[in-house]
Amino acid sequence: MSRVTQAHIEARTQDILGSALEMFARKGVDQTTMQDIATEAGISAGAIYRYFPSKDDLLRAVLVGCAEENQRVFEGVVSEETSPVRALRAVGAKAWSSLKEEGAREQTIMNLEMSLAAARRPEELGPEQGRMVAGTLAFIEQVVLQAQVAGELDTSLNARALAQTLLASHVGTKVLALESDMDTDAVFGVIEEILQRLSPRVTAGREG
Amino acid sequence: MSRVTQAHIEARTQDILGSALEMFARKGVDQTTMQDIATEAGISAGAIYRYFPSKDDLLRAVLVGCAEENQRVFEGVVSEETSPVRALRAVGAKAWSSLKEEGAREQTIMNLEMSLAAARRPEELGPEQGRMVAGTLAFIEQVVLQAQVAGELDTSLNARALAQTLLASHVGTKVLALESDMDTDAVFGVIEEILQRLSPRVTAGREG
Amino acid sequence: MSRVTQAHIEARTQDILGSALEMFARKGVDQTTMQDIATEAGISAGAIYRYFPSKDDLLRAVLVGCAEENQRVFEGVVSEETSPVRALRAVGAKAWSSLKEEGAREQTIMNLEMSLAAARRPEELGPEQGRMVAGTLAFIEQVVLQAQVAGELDTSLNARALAQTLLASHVGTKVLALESDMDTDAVFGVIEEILQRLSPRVTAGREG
Amino acid sequence: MSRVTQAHIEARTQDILGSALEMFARKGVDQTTMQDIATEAGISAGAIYRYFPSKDDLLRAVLVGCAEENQRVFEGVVSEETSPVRALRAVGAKAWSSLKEEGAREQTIMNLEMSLAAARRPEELGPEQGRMVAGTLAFIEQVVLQAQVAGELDTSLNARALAQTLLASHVGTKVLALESDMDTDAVFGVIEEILQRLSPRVTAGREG
DNA sequence: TATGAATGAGCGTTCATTCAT
DNA sequence: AATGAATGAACGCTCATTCAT
Repeated sequence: MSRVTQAHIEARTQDILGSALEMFARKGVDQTTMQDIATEAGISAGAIYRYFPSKDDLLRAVLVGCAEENQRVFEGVVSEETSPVRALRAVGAKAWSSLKEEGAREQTIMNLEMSLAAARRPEELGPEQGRMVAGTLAFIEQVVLQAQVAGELDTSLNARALAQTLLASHVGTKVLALESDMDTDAVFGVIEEILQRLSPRVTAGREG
Repeated sequence: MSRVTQAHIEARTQDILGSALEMFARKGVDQTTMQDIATEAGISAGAIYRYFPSKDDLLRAVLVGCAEENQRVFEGVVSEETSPVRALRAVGAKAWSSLKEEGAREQTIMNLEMSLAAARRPEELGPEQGRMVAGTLAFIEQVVLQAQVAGELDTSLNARALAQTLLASHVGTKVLALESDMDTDAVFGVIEEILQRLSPRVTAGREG
Repeated sequence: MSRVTQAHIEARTQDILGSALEMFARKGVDQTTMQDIATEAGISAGAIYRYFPSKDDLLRAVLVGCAEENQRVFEGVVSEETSPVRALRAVGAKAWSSLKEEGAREQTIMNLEMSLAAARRPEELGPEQGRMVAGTLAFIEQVVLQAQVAGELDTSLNARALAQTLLASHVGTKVLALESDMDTDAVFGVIEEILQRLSPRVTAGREG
Repeated sequence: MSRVTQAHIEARTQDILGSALEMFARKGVDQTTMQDIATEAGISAGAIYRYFPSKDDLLRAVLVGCAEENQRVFEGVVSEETSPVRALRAVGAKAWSSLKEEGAREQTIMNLEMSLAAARRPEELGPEQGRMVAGTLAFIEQVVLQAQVAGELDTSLNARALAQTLLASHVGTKVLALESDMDTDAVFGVIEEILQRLSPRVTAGREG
């Protein structure tokens, strides 16, 4: 019984999380009722409380899930690549192509909801959110540094600042894509072009 | 009577708009009650309805105000500059320095709220929002094109895509600054460096 | 000043009463705001309070006015007639023809409002209303009695009950005319036929 | 569960309808709050919304219930009678005796409320109300016609107009009974006398 | 005297949460 | 473990009434 129940609980929890994400993204967190989520999940409103003690907790779980998903996008790519700069490009490629996947819109909306929630309740969500961003940033910075060490990226650049700029570009693209027909591939093309121009080779003539 | 009243009405309207912006940004649109706004403005909740027919209308007014403010940041700078690329930098400088001004946090939060609201109610807010973004984008693209014509920016670049990238960087910086201690100046430094490297001179030997 | 002001006050009072009647009948007492009445009267909402201490008092004044108007319809006709039964018919003719006059609908609605108000607040409006009905009833009964004394109406009839029946027919016609296309003249035709059949002549053969 | 719940729902619905009728009649529709109704029904105000989506819907349900009840009074009697004129009298007897039943006052008040509501919102309630009145009228007219065909009622009378007059008498009696001590039986006595005098036999010498 | 901005109490309605079943 | 009826605390909004001008 224990194992079956455990699996059941796990499955229900995921059902609810998925339904909540779906509804939160579709109608907005505040406009989504517990009944909405329950209906989407095919259960009763009261049943949700067996899995999450409150709507707020459910929201938090959804947000954290989104953030983790987000982070996975960046981290899951590097190990497969050989040179740092190729890794950097692969990360970018993955990040930008994820904008076109199914559910990207929902993910973006939830990311914004999380940003807003964190901005509003710094004590509760701020640290988590801050850690998440810092982690992603540190990760990109790491790759940038490796690229600089490998001589593939100009060492005069502030690695941290470049990482921030790259991440900002991505975040900004997500937000803008939400509200206008953006050719996100073209933006990534510019990013690639920039990365190329930031490599020592490109500016070889400048120093010599 | 008419003159006094008119001035009074104008002042109260601005009071309310300011209080609403303040509270919307602090607690979130949905979590902010009319009473919150009224208390912040030092009036009764019912009094707001003399100036705005509904919370929704008040929200719209605040959002439009923010968007216009946002747009002013980009457009008010160009005319003073001589060369296109200097104009582009001036725009960037203004845009990034505005992130450190008082009220920037509130502006950013409201921008995100507007993005979310527009994403969720495309019929109501979508067009307005889309037009706003498209306008800003077109404006930047214009400057980029002028810079290319003037030979100050590599003509091999897709002007539209570059404009999108630059705007995305700024939007992303705003969002990230919300949730982590970012050195936004450093990011702008990178942007400037990038712009330099995208100019024809760079590859031809800038120092020589 | 006194006379002018007095006339002014009188005029304003009538303005307000008329506007209130108009709006009460059009939108219903509860759905009519003081602002509605003020706008209709071409003054400010606050000004009404110079003439009536409260909405409730204004309502009462309107209701009493309607009831008096109503009573006048019945009483203003008799004196001109010679025989009692001719007077009775004249009263009826006047009463039924008043249903087709301009403003009849409003009058009817206000009568119903008054009936309801009286039914609900017997201490306040009940006595007034009861007195009004009783007065009208007594008046009709009086005419019926005179007709019986004059040998124009069968004396076996209960004068009071007949008066009640006649008044009830009129009141009922008013109410029904409100909600369906009624040929009120045809109804009055039936009433006249009935009165004829209630006269001794008609049943002459019955007693002999 | 299903069976218990279903019965429960039915019972609660009737509770609420009864409480609403009670309060609407006692205080007036607009002066009755959902809390009033809920308190009368012994539940919380919010609970009502499980059964009726809005106060307006609840009102409509009450009104329709009253109108149906009203209609039943007229239609449930005929089938038991043999001759048309006896049926007509039976209908009248039932109609007038219903004025003395418990709840008659509430029924009358709700009828008036419905008339007013229909007069004010013709698009919403007008058709329903009009149909109801027209139905009752047609029903009475039918019986009158049958009586005329059977030679029990003078054929020179306009059946429709007589039906309207009879219904008007009843409606008027209801209204007047609301606001003064009326001997409704005496009124019905007059109605019966009238019906007798409208029969062909009467003018031919009923006693002979 | 008249105005109309302001108040404040109250209404219809919603919904997160609880709990008897 | 699940249901869904019920609660009760808000919230957006209205409007009779007041009062400074």
